[in-house]
Amino acid sequence: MLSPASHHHYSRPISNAVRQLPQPAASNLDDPIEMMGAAMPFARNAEIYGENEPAEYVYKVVSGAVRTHKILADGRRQIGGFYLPGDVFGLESGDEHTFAAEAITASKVMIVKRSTLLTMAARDGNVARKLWALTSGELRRLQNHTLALIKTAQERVVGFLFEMAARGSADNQVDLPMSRQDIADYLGLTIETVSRTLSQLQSSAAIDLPNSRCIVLRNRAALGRLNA
Amino acid sequence: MLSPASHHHYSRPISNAVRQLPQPAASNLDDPIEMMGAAMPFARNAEIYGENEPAEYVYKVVSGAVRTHKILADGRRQIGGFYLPGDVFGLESGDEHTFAAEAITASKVMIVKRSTLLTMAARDGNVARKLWALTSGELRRLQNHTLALIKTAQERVVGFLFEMAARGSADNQVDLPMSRQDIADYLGLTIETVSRTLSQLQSSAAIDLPNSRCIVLRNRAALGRLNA
DNA sequence: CGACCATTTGATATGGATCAAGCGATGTGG
DNA sequence: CCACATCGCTTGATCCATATCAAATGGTCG
Repeated sequence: MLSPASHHHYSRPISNAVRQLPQPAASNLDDPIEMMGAAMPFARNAEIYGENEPAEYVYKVVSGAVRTHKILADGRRQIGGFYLPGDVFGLESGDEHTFAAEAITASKVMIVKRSTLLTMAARDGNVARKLWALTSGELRRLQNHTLALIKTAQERVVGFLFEMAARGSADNQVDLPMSRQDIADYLGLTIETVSRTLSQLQSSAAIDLPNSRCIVLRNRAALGRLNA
Repeated sequence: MLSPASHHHYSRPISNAVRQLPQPAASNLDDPIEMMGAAMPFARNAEIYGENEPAEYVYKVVSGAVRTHKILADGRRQIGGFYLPGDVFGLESGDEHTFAAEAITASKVMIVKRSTLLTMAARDGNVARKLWALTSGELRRLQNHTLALIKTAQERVVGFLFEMAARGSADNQVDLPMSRQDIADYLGLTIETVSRTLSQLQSSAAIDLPNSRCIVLRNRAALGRLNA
């Protein structure tokens, strides 16, 4: 947590996002972002936008998975959130992105100009409300994440599993697009602690680990008891 | 951080907020909350709203100071934020407050019905934008707080001092309305660690502690170096 | 003065970080 | 098709920052 400088280093994103928007695509009319968006593909680990970059666009995951992060001076990385298909990201705040965004796996992302949304919001109260609701949802998610960060390692990991299970399609099977390092940096733990905690949960029969990217919740009651 | 049950307990708030609004007060027309608000006094430690209570109102601090918090099953408390005169709180999200709010000191708070604001927002794009901006600001604050929680104790305390100094009127003097316990629960530390860290900063001449509720920043450069 | 409460300070314990190997998949070139 | 390098993950041994337990100090109010 405080080693001077010798941290694991994060390999630079493969490429900056090319900002030329392909053809607009229309689909779900009640969603301004899908309505106005242009789909764009990103390779694994490609940067979608950088930290402190002007927040010119708003994004919605179509397929794949995205993470946002911030890197501190000494190399520590905090992951702000994981975004799965259907999730909107990049509307954090005013002028600049406080976090950077990268594709975790090869992903398709809808991109809309923020200014377009603002114009639409000015004309249409529903759009304005939708944008506000999305921001509020993000705020609530972050409040829960903040709470998680004061808990024990076990509680954080179990909470993460529940969170992912709730978002996935299968009820008790969690397919993780992200690495252990991503999970660790999201939960404010080390990769070793995450791994150990999962092993421990497995040996106590609470979960099953068919492979490192797949986790089966075997005993939700037992997990719940560890969740505080 | 994980003791079974025997935590310091938080004395119940003195009283639930009486929800009868006194006369409306008008003052700053460009601010819908001040425009429509009704001022209401709260005693020290009085509850302004409870956790999971329907989010019927939005609040703005007129005088005094407010904290929001959530208490986990085992007694651990997380403080979500501190709000000083001029700050708006309680518009976290949709239907319910995720955190509770209490007056830290005797305080006056403007209260506006959320529904009133929503009606105004539907008619006036400026109000809608203002509400969104406030939510965004809160989101950004929370992002920074989340970042703080992965740092060392010293970094958290120094960050807190800078945050409070930036918000106060005096440049290098910080007058704290809140107790050490409040600070500890905000930073995810124990009261002892907060106290020790401050003592340490004092003995290294980075700060001065005329008394426990007042902190003078003596050497911002040195503090900045400890801030990561 | 004396009771009470918040804060500081001291001694010790521990959860998770760090340092250091192992291990199992995946892919590449011979 | 199989050595073998690579990479992500797991497991083990040790260390340290912060929690916990305990006591002393100081400020406030009757």
